[in-house]
Amino acid sequence: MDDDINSGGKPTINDIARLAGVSKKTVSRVINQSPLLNEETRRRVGDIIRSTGYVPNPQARALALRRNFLIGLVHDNPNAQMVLGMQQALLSVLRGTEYELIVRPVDRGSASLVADVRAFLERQRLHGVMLLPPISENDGLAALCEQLGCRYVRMGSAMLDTPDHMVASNDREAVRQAVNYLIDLGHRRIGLVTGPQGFRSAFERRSGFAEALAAAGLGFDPLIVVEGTYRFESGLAAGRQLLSGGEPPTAIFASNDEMAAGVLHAARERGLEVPRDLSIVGFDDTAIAAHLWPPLTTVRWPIQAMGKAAAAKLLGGEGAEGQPALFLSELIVRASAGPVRR
Amino acid sequence: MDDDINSGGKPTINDIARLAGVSKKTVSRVINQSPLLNEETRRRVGDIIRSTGYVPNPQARALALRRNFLIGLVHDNPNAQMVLGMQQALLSVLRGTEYELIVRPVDRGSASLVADVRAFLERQRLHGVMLLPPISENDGLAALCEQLGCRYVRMGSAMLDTPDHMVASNDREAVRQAVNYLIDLGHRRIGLVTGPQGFRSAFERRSGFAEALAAAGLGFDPLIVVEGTYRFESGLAAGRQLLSGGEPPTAIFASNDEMAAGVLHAARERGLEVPRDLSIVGFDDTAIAAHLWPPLTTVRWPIQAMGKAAAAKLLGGEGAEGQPALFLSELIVRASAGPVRR
DNA sequence: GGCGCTTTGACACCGGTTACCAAGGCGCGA
DNA sequence: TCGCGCCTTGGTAACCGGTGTCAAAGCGCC
Repeated sequence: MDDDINSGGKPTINDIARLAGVSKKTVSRVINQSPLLNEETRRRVGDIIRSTGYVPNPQARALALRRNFLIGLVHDNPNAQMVLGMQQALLSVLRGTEYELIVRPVDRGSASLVADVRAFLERQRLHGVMLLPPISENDGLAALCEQLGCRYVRMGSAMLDTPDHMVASNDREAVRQAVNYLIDLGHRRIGLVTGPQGFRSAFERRSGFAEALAAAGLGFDPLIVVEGTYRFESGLAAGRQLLSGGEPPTAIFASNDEMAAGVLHAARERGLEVPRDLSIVGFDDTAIAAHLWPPLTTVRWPIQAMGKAAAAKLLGGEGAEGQPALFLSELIVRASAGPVRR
Repeated sequence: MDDDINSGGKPTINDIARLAGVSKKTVSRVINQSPLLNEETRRRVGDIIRSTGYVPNPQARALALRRNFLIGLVHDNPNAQMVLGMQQALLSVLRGTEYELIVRPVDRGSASLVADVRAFLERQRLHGVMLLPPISENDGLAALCEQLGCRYVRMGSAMLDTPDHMVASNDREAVRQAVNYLIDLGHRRIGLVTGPQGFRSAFERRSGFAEALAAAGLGFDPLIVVEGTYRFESGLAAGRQLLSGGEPPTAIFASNDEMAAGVLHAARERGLEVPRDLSIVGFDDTAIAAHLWPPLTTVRWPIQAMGKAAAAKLLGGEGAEGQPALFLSELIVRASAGPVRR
């Protein structure tokens, strides 16, 4: 009974050491694949580990190593698809490593946002943390991570930080391409539904829009620019407003798909057929884009690739350096935009 | 220099004890609000804790207590909305407690599914774990949790376990109501797009469908039942098949919204107007439901309430007993179903 | 016999916890 | 007023399950 594993609980390193007749340090060496170890000993202890189903306690390990193996994901979920996509990309890299993912939603509007995140980071002493937009645009949070000595990567729609702390899509360029596509289809009067002020992505997308118009020699008519909230209802309202004016646009670019869906509803309310009477382009390529009627022409940004790059940066080690920081998005042409009606 | 906190790292319980001139045990008592402690001492040590920003190390705590404060969420994401909804509900309960959430996606198809989950549970020694459908239907996983002494709650669409291990929606009853709604609108020939075989939810929803027809004295015509995969494309294919037959249905119930969106596309391809020529009802009330045209009549199940109940069961303690296990869903009437055309 | 290399173990430590014990203040009876 | 036991309060030591440091044992080789 003395050379059996302790009753009840899982076996510990001490149990293995006792069973193998070696010191716990030797068992530790086997677990960590230390090179300075006799092959015969390694095999013998390894067999016992396997036969007992021994698994090292990560808490004890973290304590002794004075570091842990937790990666945090801090977000204020404005877009479920994006959050889950990032989560999956992160986990696809973490899988096979000893790291685990801890998820932490926060409230962007809360006055205690920074304090909340600080409490979380201090408690958990994370190895690294991924910040999702829009809170990733908060420089205070980045400074906090820096101060606490916690690795971090900010996801965003423009480079707001150094390449080792940032993974960004080039929204401005992507919108330029999308708007150029509309211009090539013959549209000259293009409406814009922006995202809410204060969101960097909204700013970038608006800038790309304006730049594309300017490059084509078209004016930027503030009468056909409406600010939305990134939600469906605001897209619906914006669509109604844009289409009810005296000289309605022949095409509308909405800064995300949800608002584009709202614009589509507004068009239908007025009996317009899309894309015959009105072209619509969205942004994000969320699940709804392909399922709308007509399927929405939109911009897809490479969530998976960006998430994986961010994970590599967070884990550090080899390969972190080579990870790109800026990613290009892709125009997904479906059926919601067509040639301007003459 | 000796009575300052140790250089560099965070202060530990030893630093606090030294600064306060008490033993670490006393500091521990302050942290854990032990009653046998002088008020004056408590205040003095408390002040020092606050001024240094000391935060106990959860790893060390977990080690000493021989338990930890991690709740796992194991899923094979078939529905981003549901996963994120559950995640949020869980976290809303965990917030304010000392528990953290660890997320673990797995591959339902993998032959090593049970072994993967076992490795995860053994490594992390979770306090409890939430299993999301469809893997929650796997009895092997539940047995595994039981064996490993890990609390667990299975989410699902029917009671598959005892009430303390199960939080379920009553899909069968919900579908009965949805189909009764169509029958009340005058529909007599109703098509069904089921979920894939092997999913309990697909079985429950199909059963509810059949029961509603039977209760109304209507026959169950296998010719207008098509099996889908819960994906958009399968709904599209099913819609095409159902609508191309000799005697097409006047209404179609799709077992989830994504497939309902596919059916809607199929109807449009054939030039049918919804709901004038065809009524469609979905299930889940995901984000797309309200954004489709016409907005989709569907069934909403109480994700938030279910997630919170599950969290309470996982945490145990007071209140866990009183948590309900079976939840009723709600028919959300929008515009995709209407009276049968005469 | 001395040297260096390989292999292993003893021991302290990470930052908390519990079990157990000791010191001091107090009431109370002698 | 002293001695006693009790209660309150706080300290000491051991432990949780791993890790690093350093020294020692065993061995071949010059």
